[in-house]
Amino acid sequence: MARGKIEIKRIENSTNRQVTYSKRRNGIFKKASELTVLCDAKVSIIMLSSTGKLHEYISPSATTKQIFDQYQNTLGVDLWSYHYERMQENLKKLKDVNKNLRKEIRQRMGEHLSDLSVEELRDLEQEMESSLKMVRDRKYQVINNQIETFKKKVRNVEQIHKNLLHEFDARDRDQYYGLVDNGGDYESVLGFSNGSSPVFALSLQPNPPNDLHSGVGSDLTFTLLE
Amino acid sequence: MARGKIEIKRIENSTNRQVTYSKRRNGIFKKASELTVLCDAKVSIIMLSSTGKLHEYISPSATTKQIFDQYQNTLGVDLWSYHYERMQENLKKLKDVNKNLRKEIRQRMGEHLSDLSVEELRDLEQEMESSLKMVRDRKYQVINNQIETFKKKVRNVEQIHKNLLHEFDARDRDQYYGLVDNGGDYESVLGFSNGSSPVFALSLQPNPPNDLHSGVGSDLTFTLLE
DNA sequence: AACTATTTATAAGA
DNA sequence: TTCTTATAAATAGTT
Repeated sequence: MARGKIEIKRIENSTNRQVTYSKRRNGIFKKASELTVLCDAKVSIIMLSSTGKLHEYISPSATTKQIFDQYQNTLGVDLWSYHYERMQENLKKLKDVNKNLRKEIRQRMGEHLSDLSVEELRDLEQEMESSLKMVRDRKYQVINNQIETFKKKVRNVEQIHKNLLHEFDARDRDQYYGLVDNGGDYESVLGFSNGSSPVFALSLQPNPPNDLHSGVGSDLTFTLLE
Repeated sequence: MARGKIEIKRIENSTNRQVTYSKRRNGIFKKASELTVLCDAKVSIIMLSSTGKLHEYISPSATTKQIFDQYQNTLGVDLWSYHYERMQENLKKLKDVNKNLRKEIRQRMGEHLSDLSVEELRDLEQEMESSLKMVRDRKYQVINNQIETFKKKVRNVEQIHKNLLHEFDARDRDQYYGLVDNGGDYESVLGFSNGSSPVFALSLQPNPPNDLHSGVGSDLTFTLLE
């Protein structure tokens, strides 16, 4: 192109080849950037020199991945997208499942009922009634468990109290007859040696104004004050 | 470059832009092919025009995939791993959401209640009661709509029947007085010319053994036999 | 798509 | 590598 025409064939002189590669590479990249601006195009150029070096040009408005995705789509070739598509399918399925689950929940919350037939509504109603019964039964079961636990505690406390009274009686008798005096360390007898007596109070009552639920049957809530 | 210098900025005239794109694309591809030969290099060029068309140059000694593998190896990037990881995260999140949705549904179906406290059970019970009420209300609404529709149909049939009887009476009188005889084509009078008379039967009854729901209130199901 | 006046790229040399 | 410069090649505007 200058100072003499050259034949387009491999440059045997390695240095010359290198120099020409470098110059022409820059020329091509410049042309590519001009094309990008002038024609609003997107260009990706990757060059591997004979010495194995890699040089790249990419239009500022694009990414190499973007151009390669486009390349694959357009040519219908598939170099990487096997996993990608599998995952996309998976994602879609999960989204569908998700959507259906949400729909079911909404219907069980009394929303989005407009596209259900009478039969479907009746089935849903029956379903929900029996489910509600299970929830209610479970609630009572838990409550009963708690009551049983508290009853045991109460019995235990009563027993301790009884033992205490009994012990006091015995001491009174002992004092009366002047037989024993261990220094008045009464508490040590039953292990209340920390100086404090435990107080238990069990309050059984329907819990009032914050219990707003529209329950049909009876509904008691038990609170333990300890 | 010829017949006047141009500024390197987007060519606004669409036709000119297309022409320039085409010319310069060829120029770049030619340069690339010369570089390939002269310098024993490998070049991959992908161009996307502003109209979305794709053009490619690839050195004869190489394949696009080969150059792209080399590209990824050399730069140590995996153009797909980023998206891959993003999708994997997305997938995981969706799975979690689905799991929670399923759990909620199961609880609303009366299952997996064992890790709920009394308070949570009571809230769930109240929730389900009000939802159940909504479902039931909706059912009655749909039923009432159907009843209204059927009532209209019945009224319509009754009217048609009345008209028919009236017409028969009139004919009887006419025949009795020997005034009219159109060949006995009675049906044509009211448009039942296909030879069959429609039969409507409205059966109103609680629908029995398959209605297993434990409903508290009354529950009627209406069936139209048509 | 072809032409051509000019601009741009670049081969060879420094 | 970079600069220089004579010359080849590319191309903008036109037909």
